[in-house]
Amino acid sequence: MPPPATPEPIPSVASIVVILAVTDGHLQVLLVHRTDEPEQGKWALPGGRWDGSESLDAAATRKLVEETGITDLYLEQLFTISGLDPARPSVAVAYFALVEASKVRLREEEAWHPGWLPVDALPPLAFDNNTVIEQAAARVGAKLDYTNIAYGLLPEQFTLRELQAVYEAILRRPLDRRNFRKRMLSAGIIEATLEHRRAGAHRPAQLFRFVSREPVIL
Amino acid sequence: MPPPATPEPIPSVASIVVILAVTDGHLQVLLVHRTDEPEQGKWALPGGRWDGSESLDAAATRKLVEETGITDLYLEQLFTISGLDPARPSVAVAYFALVEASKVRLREEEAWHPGWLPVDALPPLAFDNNTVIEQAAARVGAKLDYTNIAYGLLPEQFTLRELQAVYEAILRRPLDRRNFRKRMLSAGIIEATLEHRRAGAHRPAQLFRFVSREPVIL
DNA sequence: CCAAAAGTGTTAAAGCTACACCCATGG
DNA sequence: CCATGGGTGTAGCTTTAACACTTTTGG
Repeated sequence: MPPPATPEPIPSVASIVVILAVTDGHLQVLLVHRTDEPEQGKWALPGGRWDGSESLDAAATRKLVEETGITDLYLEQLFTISGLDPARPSVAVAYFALVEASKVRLREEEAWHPGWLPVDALPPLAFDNNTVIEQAAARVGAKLDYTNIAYGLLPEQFTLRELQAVYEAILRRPLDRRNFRKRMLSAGIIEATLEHRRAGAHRPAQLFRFVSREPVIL
Repeated sequence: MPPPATPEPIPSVASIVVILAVTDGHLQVLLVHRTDEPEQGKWALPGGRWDGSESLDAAATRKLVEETGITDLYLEQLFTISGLDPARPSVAVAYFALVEASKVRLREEEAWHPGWLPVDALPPLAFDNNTVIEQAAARVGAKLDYTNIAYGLLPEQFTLRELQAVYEAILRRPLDRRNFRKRMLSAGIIEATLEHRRAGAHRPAQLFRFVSREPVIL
């Protein structure tokens, strides 16, 4: 029996990842150039077709490792949108990830030429990727308060000043050093190490670590 | 040319809806009996295959109207999961909705015999629907504090006691009447009407309404 | 006049915000 | 000794939690 003349449209499922990091005081997002139509050549979020051979979460994790080489990461599902591709039924499952910028090795040799762009000064992106990124940034800001997700953005050990810089980059407002220290310590998400970092003509800064580097809600 | 022997697996996209209401002091969820394999005959969340002819949000809204007859509702996307159906690649986009129990007209004549079941005493459901419902209930509880989503659960006018009963059902703990009244009024999400409701041998209760019945984050 | 639910105000504790001075180091 | 950033405490304010008596009505 031949297939019907107009087969039921096959929905396409894609996963896309908003990869965020903080460098030089600004929240940055990893974007790539689209190599295919539609919107060829524009900046877009990395992602790809889902083939069902792994879970959606696994697909997003794999995408992230491919783009950045990073394995110690925070990854969370954002939402799912339909209709990105006007040509056919499609859904895209969006994730966001927080990574430590210094650990990332971008794959420059690839055709899509990845790059970091500051979240608060993005050019128009392919599809509605701008709003996806905005929502990811908003979610990160909201969770910063009552979770330890910042661990994804920082190395094993860090100074309080570095931690504060990350918070300020995401929240986009300055914080009081003394109150910040008190809140972080009393919340119990970080703890002091015995080490200090000497850096310039001033008192050395104590190094801290996250009590847990697993996702935790306080 | 014949189709290839093993065609690329076609992912199936479904939307499912966690429909919540409060009756007699308990949070209840609308469930239906599955009419098909797998898991035939078990209680499950209402939902269905997405054919791409409308947006995912529209599909969820339509499902909800079909099940309950309700149009004034609060609907929000929860998350997307893959692998519910072990037989083939599948994703399910889960939504949750808050409805006013008294307005719902269940479609008893349907084969799947819908019914309300209390969220805190559910039997094992098809697939992992139990955890989906738990997450929906947790999300509602978290948003209750800083949004007006409770409007979906109550009629146009209501007494403070009725509002408090809804909060207590969702939060699963008793609240202080005086503090509750103060918080609700000072948060500005409800306002007094000029009407009162006489109900029994006691002082009549003032009726209130939500300042806005659109979803609002405070 | 009695029972039943509605309405109301105060006080103590905790948490948050704002703010200024001393400390350790390198040059 | 000086410039630089690191480290610390307190006072006022706001927010939250606990708590008991009076009011209005129907029977």
